[in-house]
Amino acid sequence: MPRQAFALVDANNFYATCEKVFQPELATRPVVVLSNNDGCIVARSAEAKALQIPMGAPIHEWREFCDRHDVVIKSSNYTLYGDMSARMLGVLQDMCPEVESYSIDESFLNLTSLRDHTQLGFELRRAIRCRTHITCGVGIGQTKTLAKFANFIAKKQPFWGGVFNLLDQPAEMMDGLMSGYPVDEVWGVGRRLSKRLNEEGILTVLDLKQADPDRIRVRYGVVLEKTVRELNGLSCLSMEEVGRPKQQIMASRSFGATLTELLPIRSAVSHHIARAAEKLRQQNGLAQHVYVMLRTNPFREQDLQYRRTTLIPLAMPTSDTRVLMAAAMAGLKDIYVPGFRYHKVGVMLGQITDAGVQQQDLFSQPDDPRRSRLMSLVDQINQVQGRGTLHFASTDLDDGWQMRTGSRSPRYTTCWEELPVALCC
DNA sequence: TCTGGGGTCCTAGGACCC
DNA sequence: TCTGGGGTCCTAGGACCC
Repeated sequence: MPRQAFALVDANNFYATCEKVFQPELATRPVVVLSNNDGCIVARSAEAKALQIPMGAPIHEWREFCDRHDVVIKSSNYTLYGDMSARMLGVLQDMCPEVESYSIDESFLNLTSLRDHTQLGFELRRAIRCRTHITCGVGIGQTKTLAKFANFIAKKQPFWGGVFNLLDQPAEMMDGLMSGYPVDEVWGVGRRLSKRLNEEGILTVLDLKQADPDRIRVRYGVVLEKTVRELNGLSCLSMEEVGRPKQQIMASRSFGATLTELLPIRSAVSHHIARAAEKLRQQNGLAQHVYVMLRTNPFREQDLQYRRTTLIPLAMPTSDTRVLMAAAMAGLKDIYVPGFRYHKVGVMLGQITDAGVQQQDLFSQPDDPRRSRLMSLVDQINQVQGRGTLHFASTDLDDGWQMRTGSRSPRYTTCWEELPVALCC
């Protein structure tokens, strides 16, 4: 049996690069991209990283710095990034039989059945660069966790030309590399875990690799045990099938400004439910639970804090926006208390089942087929005419909740009115 | 003034059953 | 009169990821 081989392909500075692809005048300038609602910095171009602007920093603490250093600040444009991501995935799928899209800018590949992995890595990198103008790093290893670590090395050490294959390296070299980086660089080791690990002397990636997996299981659980085994070349994490239906679907947003009244919050919930229900129907699912979450701003310590979640079970699983909406509104009514300065509301659909294998309740009527026809009509119209063309009136009640997107770039690749224009002289 | 959103998996603990 | 213990299901919460 051939040795297993996985690759992780990861776009460099993905959001910032997407912005640069369509605005060549930004090519050499530092660019940062903000989270929804223009809150934090979630992506930085290489130039912005060189200025030591940290990931996740609130922009209001850095705006003056950015102005001083002529940093371009962009609101996030997920329509553009999503489309660029799909193009990258297309290139990978053309060249590899087994691809798992892990996040908007990363994919795992199973290379076990292929040869010349390092060369393939360079070819993938060239093809993506050529077809999307996005530069990727490629890491290759015997397990997903090792591929992830190899990808990290590919980015940290430019010497390798963007492709690093751990399978080519002798064991001593691998251990040498691992002893040079802190344990929190391992995929699956976050802030809390690394603090605990550090306290018992596990400081580097190598320390974790050499830890006793049984002991790790007892102290930290089965997830970290798998990580230790993966670092030692035993594959415990398989490729996930692409397009697996979600088990829960969320839609939530912070408000553009603090809200105290119920009406605009109802509007936001209405908007979120419509979006979540559309996603639910896209995966041909039915939900039986609706959660509503409402909270104040935890960063405003001077404000009285409040956060509550409520679960509304439905008698029958459904994907009908109107049923889900009624449940969510009832939930919101339960948890809304006047007198707080609210910051965010969200909904989540849970207990999701496949509409194709729905079980009928002995005492209730089957779902009216006219309902689902109406919903799919709404979805079709919105798909062709643009999101939100046909929507529920309750969404319009009060738009005081809408988020800020002060400096979003055009949706160059998905919206006719916003196509880039080429000027010929 | 201004601090994201959307997901997964695991575990602990309570309820319930036999 | 004696009042156990193991299995399963569910939920909330915590950790992680990007």
